[in-house]
Amino acid sequence: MSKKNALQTVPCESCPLRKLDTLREFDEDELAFVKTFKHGELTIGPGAPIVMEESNSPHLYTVLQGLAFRYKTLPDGRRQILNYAMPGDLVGLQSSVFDAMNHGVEALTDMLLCVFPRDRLWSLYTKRPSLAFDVTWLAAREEQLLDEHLLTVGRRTALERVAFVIWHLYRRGRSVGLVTANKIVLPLTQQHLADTLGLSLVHTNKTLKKLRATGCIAWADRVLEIRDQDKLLEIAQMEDTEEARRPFI
Amino acid sequence: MSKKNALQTVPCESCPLRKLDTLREFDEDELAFVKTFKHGELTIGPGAPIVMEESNSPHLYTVLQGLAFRYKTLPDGRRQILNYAMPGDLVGLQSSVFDAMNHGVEALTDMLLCVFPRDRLWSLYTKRPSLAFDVTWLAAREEQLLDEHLLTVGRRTALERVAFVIWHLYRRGRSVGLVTANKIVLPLTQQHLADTLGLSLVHTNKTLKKLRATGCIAWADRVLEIRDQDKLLEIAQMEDTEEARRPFI
DNA sequence: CGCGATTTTGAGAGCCGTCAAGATACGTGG
DNA sequence: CCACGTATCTTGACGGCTCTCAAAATCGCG
Repeated sequence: MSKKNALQTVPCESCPLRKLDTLREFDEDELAFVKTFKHGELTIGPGAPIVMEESNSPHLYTVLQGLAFRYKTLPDGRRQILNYAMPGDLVGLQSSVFDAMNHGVEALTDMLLCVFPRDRLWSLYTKRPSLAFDVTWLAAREEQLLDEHLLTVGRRTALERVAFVIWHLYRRGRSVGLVTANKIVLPLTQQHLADTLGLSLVHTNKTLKKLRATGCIAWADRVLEIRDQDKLLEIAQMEDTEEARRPFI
Repeated sequence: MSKKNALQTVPCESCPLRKLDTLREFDEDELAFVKTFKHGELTIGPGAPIVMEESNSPHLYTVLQGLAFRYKTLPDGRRQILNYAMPGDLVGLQSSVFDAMNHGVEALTDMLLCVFPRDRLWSLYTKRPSLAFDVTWLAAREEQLLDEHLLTVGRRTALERVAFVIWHLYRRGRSVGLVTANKIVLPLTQQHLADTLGLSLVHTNKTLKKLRATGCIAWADRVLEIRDQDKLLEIAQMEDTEEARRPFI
């Protein structure tokens, strides 16, 4: 344990997340506690599993850098992507609260994760109720994102779905500083999009083409550009809502 | 407040939920706290809204009796049912953690709800960390259910979906004592099923007919009977997992 | 340059949605 | 007790959105 601490490259005081003004500040006590809570760091590359379906991870993570996705699969291999994890997001809470994961998480880019031991989550509840509340906040927000995603997959048309997921990723990326000049680097495959939206790869490709033809987006070489935000939102049947300031651990 | 307390018909000591052996016990301190946390009761009938989309409820509820559903709608009226609330489930956590709801909840039967004031949730975190942990547990479980639901709507076929939702409701009902002789009263309309599964009403009806034809279920007069559990599970592409013991507030 | 991964395009089938109408059930008022 | 209206369920016809199959084009990389 202490060895791992010695390997930490990013002390909590200079955690890159603290620079994001969408994330709330810690007070001194909270910062001190988080430092003792932090157990190490994990660096992994694209395609690497962070947690596996059906396995039982002893860790809880906060994303410091990079992008990952959460997914479930059926016995015959059909895959559904549930959500994406971006900087500031908590990964693996389910395994800390239950005993198993029931979903997998896989990295899309090089990632830097902050590692917490799950068996000390309880001490966070007894010693730092404000942070415990933040954990609940994060869980409730994940639930909210899933609600919206379920509405999309269940009730939106293919074109609306593609527009939705693009806007969703853009908006979340924007809130953590990943957007410059209406552009964001999205290392997603069309297969990922398809698995996110409950569509086939072929149909996703054709629908994406149609969306490009409207001129409201451009997407090539892993770079997504939003050219007409209002039109995109109209197609997706949604409204632009600025993200509230949010906590992180 | 004190007036409302006078109207309480069910003191916490004899809360009907405590009889369910799938729910965990309170210790004395927890019980004492919950008694002060409880603010009153709410009785409503079928079709009544418990919380409205886009509104901001000052309350948090625990279902004591009855069945409700959580949903979201698009501007043009398309509706997606997100989940069902059964005895022991917490309703309205999102509005306690954020400021708005973003989803509606509507009763399907006569319901009895235990009412908590949302502005006292914080005191639960500072005074009773074990209960705070339980709230997180419940939020994480809701997330788990949404994960499974999203996989279903995104990647299962119509027949698999119908089998899934039937099994899902049966299994959850079973864990709270609603099942007798493989039968459960389900006051759902086929429109509810359709909105749960992301299917049209007509196609849901035809798929349900096909499922009935396999002989593994019977459903008439709001009573669902499971006649061949193994076959149903096979059709739904899932496994029977017993629910773990769970907390409630 | 060659190979695997990804993207694109076309063709045809089929699952599922929409439209429409009839049947059944249920509650209400006469 | 019957008439009637509303909600729900059922069924058929038809269209189209989306899937699968298949192959070509493009890209990334050693």
